[in-house]
Amino acid sequence: MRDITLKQIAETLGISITTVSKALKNYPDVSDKTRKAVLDLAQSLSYTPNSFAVNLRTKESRTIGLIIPEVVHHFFSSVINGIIDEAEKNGYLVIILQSNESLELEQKQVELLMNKRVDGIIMSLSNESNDDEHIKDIIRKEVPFVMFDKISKLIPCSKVIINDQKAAYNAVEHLILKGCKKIAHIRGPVNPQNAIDRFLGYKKALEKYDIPFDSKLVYTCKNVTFEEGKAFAEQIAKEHPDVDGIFVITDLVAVGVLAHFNEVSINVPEQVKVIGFSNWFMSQVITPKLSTVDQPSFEMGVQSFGLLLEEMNARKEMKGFVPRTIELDTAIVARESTL
Amino acid sequence: MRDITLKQIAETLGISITTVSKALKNYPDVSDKTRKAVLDLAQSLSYTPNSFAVNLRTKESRTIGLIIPEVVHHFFSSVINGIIDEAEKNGYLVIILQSNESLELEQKQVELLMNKRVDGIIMSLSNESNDDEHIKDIIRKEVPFVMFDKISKLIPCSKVIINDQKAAYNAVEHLILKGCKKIAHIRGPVNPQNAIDRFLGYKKALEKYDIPFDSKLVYTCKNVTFEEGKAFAEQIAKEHPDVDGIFVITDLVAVGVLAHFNEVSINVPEQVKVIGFSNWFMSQVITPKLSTVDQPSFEMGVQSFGLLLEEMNARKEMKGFVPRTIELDTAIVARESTL
DNA sequence: TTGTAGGCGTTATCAG
DNA sequence: CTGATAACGCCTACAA
Repeated sequence: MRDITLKQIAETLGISITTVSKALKNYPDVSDKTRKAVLDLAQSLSYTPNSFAVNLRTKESRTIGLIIPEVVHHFFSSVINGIIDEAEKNGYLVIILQSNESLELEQKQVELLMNKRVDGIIMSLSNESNDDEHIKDIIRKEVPFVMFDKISKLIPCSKVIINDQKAAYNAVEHLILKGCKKIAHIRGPVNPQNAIDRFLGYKKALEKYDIPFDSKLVYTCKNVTFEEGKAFAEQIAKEHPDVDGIFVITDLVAVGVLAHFNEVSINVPEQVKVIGFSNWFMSQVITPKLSTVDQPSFEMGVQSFGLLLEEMNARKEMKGFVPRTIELDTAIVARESTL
Repeated sequence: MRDITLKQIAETLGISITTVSKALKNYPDVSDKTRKAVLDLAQSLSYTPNSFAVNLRTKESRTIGLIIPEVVHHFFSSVINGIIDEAEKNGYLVIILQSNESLELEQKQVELLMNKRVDGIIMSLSNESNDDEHIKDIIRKEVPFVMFDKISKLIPCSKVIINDQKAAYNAVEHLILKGCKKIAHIRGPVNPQNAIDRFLGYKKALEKYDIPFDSKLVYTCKNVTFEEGKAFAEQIAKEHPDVDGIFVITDLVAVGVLAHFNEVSINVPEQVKVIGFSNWFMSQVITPKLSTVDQPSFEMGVQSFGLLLEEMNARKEMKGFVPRTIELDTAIVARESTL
């Protein structure tokens, strides 16, 4: 059974393609009789417009691209969730690609999406990338573009972020208010803006409460894994047994920290308090329950698509578009690990 | 800067569109000189073919659709991972939709993807669906189609599955060999084939080891959540305090079970042993570490795309295609919860 | 070796 | 109210 086309409907009805097209799109200048005939036939043949042809004609595909570091990750999959949902509501589909934290892959994928002529791109940078050429290329080609979470401050595009610095500040302050005097920080990789900001927040909180900053208490993740958390916890316990608080870049790593302390029977929160970041679902399930910073991931997805839609619509109507940045609120979630 | 087209290249070079097209596609019947000129210009203008036009011409989009119950789920996100990776390697992009376990949404999404004219569809059924019309429609329209994990046995299409019944049998046998005499089962919803199969495996193992089957020991999840796990654990402890083993449909729920037992200080594995299903990353991180059945999720994704590719290629070459089913191996992962 | 012409299916313009 | 005609950008017989 071949696909139904306007032509076929036109021929069976003995009218022109033009008229069929108009009838289907509810143009006013078609007689009711004709319209009805067309609509009925189209219905019974279950006609659907050939989207390839429509794409070519209208120059839009009602499809957007999403590039994230990795799909298997609570935070990112929640964002995906928000984006897909919101996109679907607005008649858009979402192509997802993952950079696996590799700049090279990310570049290729941006190219893929542009060649595919998606209507817009949403992206969270890999740890290796920044305001690189491939990103600038998106701007140059005027493809609607939104960054979230791991962004590049230098790129002029819409962004959805949290105030990482403030959130980190609050997390460390929370440790301090709980009585911690010597606080270590397991930070994210050197490159990503949010790792930098969280580090700055950490520093600022120490400063504020007159705790001397000691760069030896800062441990830098390379891959941001559970295993790294375990390893750093071990290292911290050895190198600085008097550390009584740890602020960890993200929950997954923090859970690694807890796992190590469990293994060697270092009591959390008695001997050392731990706070993570991003409120991973699992954090409330482990023992002890992990205190953390709640990050509205689903909402980030929704807002990201919203901003993209704004830009796509503005461009369609040839209106100017000024990028906007939306900053979402975070909140400390105090649980057992900082009791 | 408008998009570069063949026409523009042809005009600047003062030759015909045809020749440009041929040169770019390395047809033999173009003089080296012309070809070089074209290639150089195309390069310097960074020409890329308009995929909308190519789609229309070739009637394929090099895009596939993927429908899964939910993205935020370790198992599914791992499968996505496998599919995206494999697809990208083969020059395909992946549009992802989630049914949220709703039949109605799923139907809409199948329609969306067909209207979009994706080259193929990969899908794991929602808990509400079966061999419904929207699925049959995919077959009728001869759209290449692969189901994985939650499949419908009645639909003639390629499938990637595990032997749920056998895997469940092994899990329950594991409990029995560890000394359990009274084993409860927290099963999945009534509808999905894999929940049924796992239940059957549970029954078969009991039978094999002469343990009487008691339907009161079977608890049926509705939403398959952490919370349900907690609630059922509580119920089991109350209704059947002598239960000494529980086989749980999936790790997430099993973790809920452990959480409740932790709270009320029922010792796992001393008083009751627990085994889950699917080897969620978190299972090795909680206390006690959860025994489970390892399910090769990433591999399922890879194989699913592989089968889809086979079918897409076969159809393109107008060759017949016989659906295949790939059954992947599972393995018991014994950890602390069944020591 | 190069170019002409027609078509993929839809939409938009403009004339009847 | 209806329809002929021309795009959209690419591909490919077939002709020159």
